[in-house]
Parts: sequence; structure tokens; C-alpha cells
Amino acid sequence: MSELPAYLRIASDLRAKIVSGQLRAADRLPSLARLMERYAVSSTIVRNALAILAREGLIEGRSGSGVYVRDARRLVRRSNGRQQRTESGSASPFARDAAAGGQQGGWESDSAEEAATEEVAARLAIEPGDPVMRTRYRYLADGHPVQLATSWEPLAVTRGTSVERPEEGAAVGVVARMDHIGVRVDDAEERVTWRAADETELAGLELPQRGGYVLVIRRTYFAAGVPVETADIVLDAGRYELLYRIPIE
Amino acid sequence: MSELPAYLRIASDLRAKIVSGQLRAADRLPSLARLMERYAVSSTIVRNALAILAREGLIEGRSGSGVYVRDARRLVRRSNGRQQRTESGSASPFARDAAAGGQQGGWESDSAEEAATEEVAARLAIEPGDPVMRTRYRYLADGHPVQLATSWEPLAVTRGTSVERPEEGAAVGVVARMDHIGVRVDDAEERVTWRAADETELAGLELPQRGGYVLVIRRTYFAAGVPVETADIVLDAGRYELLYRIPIE
DNA sequence: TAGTGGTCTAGACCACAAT
DNA sequence: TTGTGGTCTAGACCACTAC
Repeated sequence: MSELPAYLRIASDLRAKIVSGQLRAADRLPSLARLMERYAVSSTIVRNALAILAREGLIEGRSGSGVYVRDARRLVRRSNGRQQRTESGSASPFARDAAAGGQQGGWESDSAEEAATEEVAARLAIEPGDPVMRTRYRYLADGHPVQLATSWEPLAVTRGTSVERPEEGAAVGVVARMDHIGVRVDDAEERVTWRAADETELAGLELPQRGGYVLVIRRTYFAAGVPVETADIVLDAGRYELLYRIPIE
Repeated sequence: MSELPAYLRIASDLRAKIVSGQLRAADRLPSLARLMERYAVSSTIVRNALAILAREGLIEGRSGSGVYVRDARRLVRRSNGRQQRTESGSASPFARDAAAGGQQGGWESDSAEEAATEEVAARLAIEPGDPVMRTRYRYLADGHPVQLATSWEPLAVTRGTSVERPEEGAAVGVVARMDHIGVRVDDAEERVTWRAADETELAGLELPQRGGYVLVIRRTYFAAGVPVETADIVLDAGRYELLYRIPIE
């Protein structure tokens, strides 16, 4: 019944073996020559099938060695509004997630003052060109980068305060930092989308150079309806699961 | 600096033109022959580049005619706990989203009693084999399918009540349906992941037959900590954006 | 009929790993 | 040195569309 072209049939077949666990992380797939025999197709067709799985992050080819199943350990990013404030002072949301996954969390960051672009201005409900503090984060779990983020805060809110530079307070998260200067964050909005990773992200997330996909979360924090921080959070789409707890009413 | 292989360079180049709006929905790309000339590569390389973009849902080839930019209109799925109960009686969450997007919403569904699989049992905190009501939904916007969903409800909760068959009350959503039988849903959990679409989903979502990607939301509703419904919701990853509003504290 | 995209073959050449 | 995967060429054959 399946009238799929050969390269898709091979890709589906191998994909099923990986997601079902029949092939496990770090296992070596049969060589190209063997796959050509088994499926009775040319090398090009096998290569096409493997290229699809590589872009999905399921396998990784090593020239001269073989094709291996990639570690697909699920990382979880929790977004749990109700717990954010009570846990402040102890750890950032990211550090909490890492600890929950039994991993050693860490991050790098750098900040600079910039003028708001049109898009950032719209998200922060300020004027294009207004001064913002831009911070880039790179989050690590067990030494490997797993999240990239860029945040923007209107300097009209934080200028001259003790939390003007986010990196110094990154350990506790945005909600707790804003609490310090009397800004009560009471609401957040997250917009989740998916797209192909760009070159910077491929390198920054240690994705295979041949490409990969990311989930992008555009998050904005509000205090009494006024945006006080917005961020783009970029995650390896094949490795991450996003967990939302939603109180009803 | 960019040492990308030709097929990825071409894919990135065309992708950039599409997402930037330089090439718009329904525009026709140059023919394979022209792209071969422009990039000075063989047909295979151009085809590889186009295959990547097709799998991403950005383009669609029509044999004998040309390659066209696909309509990438963003659909938004809102998950807004605080408004769910107050809006009940008027429309389901899906119908509300469709209306917000200026579209005509609709759905098909079919229900049957089944025995809980191990996975469903774990999600509903019941025993494998316990009876559940399984319902499959297919949501339409302007006549086109945009969401697939399968839900499971423990019959221990709904057996013999007026909402035993979810389809008859689908118009109002789970929270309002459960309200009718005195079950106060007060919490929901959603787990968002991404993966390749399977054959059923390709057909059900009118995705290109050559493949595509979906966002999968595994949602569970709770009443006083007890799971009363769980569902797998499948969305075209290239068309949908997920919007979460998160009250802090 | 001419042009289009979709699938597939049968290789070549290279860098690299394992030995 | 042999085998491996990554990139790429130069086509063929087919189904389909537009004219």
C-alpha cells in the first residue's frame, strides 16, 4: 500500500527504528554499502534518506567512521508561573530545570546598551530608537550549550538601579530581579514557533553543521500591563520539551 | 567565511528570500534550469536544496508547472487558562482561535470506548486496560484541516453522564463540559514537542506528501489533582504559533 | 510538443578514521 | 591501505502542465 518513494521509505524505516528504541543512542547504523544492498537502491538514494534524518537531529555521520544515532535525551524547559516568585533567591528557572534533569547548569552572558529596533520596540511598547539593555545568554547543561537567549529591557525601567546589568542578577531570574527594584512582574506571554536554525545557532548549540531545527520562544514579562522585559529563547527542537502548567480560571 | 556546501548555501539563500518576504506566497521560483545556471551547479544540487525547503513547508513543487512559495500564514493557538471558564458556553477554544484569525472554524470527530494503553493509563493515573472514551478530532479553518487531536477520558468519570460522548459537547471545550457534571477542572499541563509527521498526519493535515514537521502538544486536564482528560494535539509546525499567557505567582 | 518537477542511477573526487 | 561518509556531476526516465 505504501507508495512512498524509496528515499522516504528508507528514512521512515530508519526513523521508526530509532524512535522505537530498536536502534539506541551511539549505535552505529549499517554502512552506506550495506544499506544500498539491503534496500536495493543506489548510493544517492541512501544518502538522501540519511540527510533527512541528520537534519532532524536523529543521526550524525562521522566521515571515515560511520553513521551513529544521536543522543536524543529529552531536556525539559518548565514554565510555571505560580512557582517563579516563591523560588526566587534560590535559582534561575534554567538552573532549576537543569537540576531537575540531574545536570550541572551554567551560563555565559554579555550585555550592552543598544537602541531598540522596530520589532523590539513593538514588543516592549516603546519607541524605536529608545535605549534598551541587550543581553545575550548561552546556557550550558553538563558543559554543553543547550539554550541560546537574547533579552531586551527598556532602560527607562532599570537605568541607574542595582539591576541595570541583567547578567549580575541572572542567577535569580527576571521576576526576582525586578522585585528588587520594586517592579512587580505579574504576567508573562510566550509565543512558541519552529524554524530552521541559522548558522550562528548551529554553532552556538553544537548542532550538526549540515543543519538542524530550533524552537523559538518569544517571551515578554509584564508588570501591571507594561512590558518590562522581552526575550528570544532558542532551543534545539529535537532535544527539548516545553512544559506549561496552566491554572484554569 | 561561509564554507557551506552548495546545496545548503542555495537552500539558505532561497529560505532567506522567502522569510524576508522578497518572495511571497504563491510566487513561482525560477525553474530548475535557471537555478542551475544562476548557482552554476548540477540539477541534483538544486533539487537537494529544494527538497530541504519543501520538507520545511516553505515551498511546494507542482510537476509540470513550477515550484511555488507556500502560504505561510501564521495560525495562533491560544492557551489562556484564565479565560477558559468565563468564555464557556459560547465557543470552544479552537473556535475562538479561528474567529480571532478571521476564519470559519469547524471540526469532525468520532468517539469509541477503548481500553487504556499503558501510556494513556500513565497519563490519566488509571490502570492499563481501564475503560476510556477515545475521541479523534479534525479541526478545520476555512475548510482546510489545521489541527488533529486525539483525546482520552476515563469512563470512571463520565460514564452515564450527559457528557459521556465528548463530540456532542465539543462546541464548548473540556472545561465547560466537565462543569456540567460537577467536575471542576482547575489545572492543565501541556508538553510541547516537535517531530516529523507520520503518513496519517501528512494526509490529515494536507501537508506535502514529501514530508513535513509537526508540533505535538500532550495536554492533560486536572480536577483537584486528578486527571480527567488527556489529549495529543498535532499541528503543522510551519503554520502554527503557540501562545501561552502565564500569570506570575 | 516543449518544458516542468520527482525519482533514481552510476559513478567521481575528497577528507577522514581505523588498521 | 582500505573503508567510510560528504559533496557533486551528468545524465535517464517518468508524469504532469501549459500551450
